[in-house]
Amino acid sequence: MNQKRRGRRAAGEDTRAALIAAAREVFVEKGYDGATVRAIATKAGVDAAMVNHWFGGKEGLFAQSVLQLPFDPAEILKRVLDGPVEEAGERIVRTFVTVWDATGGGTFAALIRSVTSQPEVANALKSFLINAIFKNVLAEFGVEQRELRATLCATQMVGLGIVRYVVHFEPLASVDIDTLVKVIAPNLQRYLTGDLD
Amino acid sequence: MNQKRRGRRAAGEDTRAALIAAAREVFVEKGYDGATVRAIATKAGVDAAMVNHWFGGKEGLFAQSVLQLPFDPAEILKRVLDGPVEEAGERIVRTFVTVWDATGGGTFAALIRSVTSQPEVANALKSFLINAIFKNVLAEFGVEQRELRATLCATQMVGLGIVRYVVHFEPLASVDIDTLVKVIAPNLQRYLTGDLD
DNA sequence: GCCATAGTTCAACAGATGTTGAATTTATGC
DNA sequence: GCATAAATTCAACATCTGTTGAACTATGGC
Repeated sequence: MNQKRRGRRAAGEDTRAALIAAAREVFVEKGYDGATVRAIATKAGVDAAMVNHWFGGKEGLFAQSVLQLPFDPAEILKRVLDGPVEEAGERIVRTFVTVWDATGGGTFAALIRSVTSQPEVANALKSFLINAIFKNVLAEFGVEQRELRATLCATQMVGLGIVRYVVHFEPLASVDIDTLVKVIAPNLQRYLTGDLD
Repeated sequence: MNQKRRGRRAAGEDTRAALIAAAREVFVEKGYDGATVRAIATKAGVDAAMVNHWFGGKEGLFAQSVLQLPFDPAEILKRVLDGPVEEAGERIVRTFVTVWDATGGGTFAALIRSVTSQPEVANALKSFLINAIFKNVLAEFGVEQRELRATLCATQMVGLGIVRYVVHFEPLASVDIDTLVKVIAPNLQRYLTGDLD
């Protein structure tokens, strides 16, 4: 009963967009390997062959859905830089957790779930966290040892993401944002501007 | 030409042990889904059917190889508790990184690579990090908010593991242990005994 | 030395997966 | 309006997956 009529549809049904939306959901939940083209197509309400038609294959769809971040690095950077240096840790934790929480942690979980099988995902994560955010922040603050500090910041934020969104260790997984900022920000602040020796 | 003669082999060839060793390597590198029974069997130099014969299937082999930690939680806990409270952070970072480095990061990477598809791995990680180590340490130190502190410690250590062993962000991925201890231990110490408010 | 048994390989299966080409239907350009 | 092109579904393929049962062979108890 679910069989659809063949041939071109009426205008207005944007199959491409539907696939991207569905792909985001499924990739987030299952990771690259676990997600199947058929599952994505079914969720989008179209045939699996559409993935090849519009994106050239599974990899193309992945690149166009998950790797295209749904938030703007420049916007995040602006938010993080807007305020006194000594409160940058707070702003970073609050900004990231707010953004990540908004998608139920899915955005973050998708990255981690796929980091294993897709090397490009590790690069995307690096481009975003290290290059687009932390290095710029540190350059703005004029501190030394920026490379090391940037990766240290990454350990804290990535670890926070894993514990909160992937493995769900309580109470951290459910604690409210204000508490999270209060307990974690000082540690991040040390990585940003504190004494490392 | 590679075809082996059928039937029972001469004594001394421990197929079971060979499979476990090979499984550890392959699961570490590919994660649970990415690792195939055939690849593991080939690496062990035996037929894929041996996996079912000895372990009842892929899951059984996974449980007997990766989930059987190659280090003893009690031993680690003892090392961590042996010394002044205010240096516990240092001992934790040093102990963990030493153990993880010893396997080239493979032990840790295996857990993370499999955390996505195997819920039991998340539980194993929680049992080990939170229950076996951090909660005991915190109980010994007699601080408050142990559950929250334990998960905070987990964010730092898991994040460190990911950045050093999975995504390999430099310079942190290659920095020596002493430096790592120096820069990270103070943050861990705050999560253990510091003021969270 | 005989023989049941445990260890091993082999061939094959059933299911799933990404992809492809043909068939079919609608939209668009002229 | 008509012809071409675009969009879509469908059926099928080749490949890979974990698993199974049968066939074969060395071991070890007697």
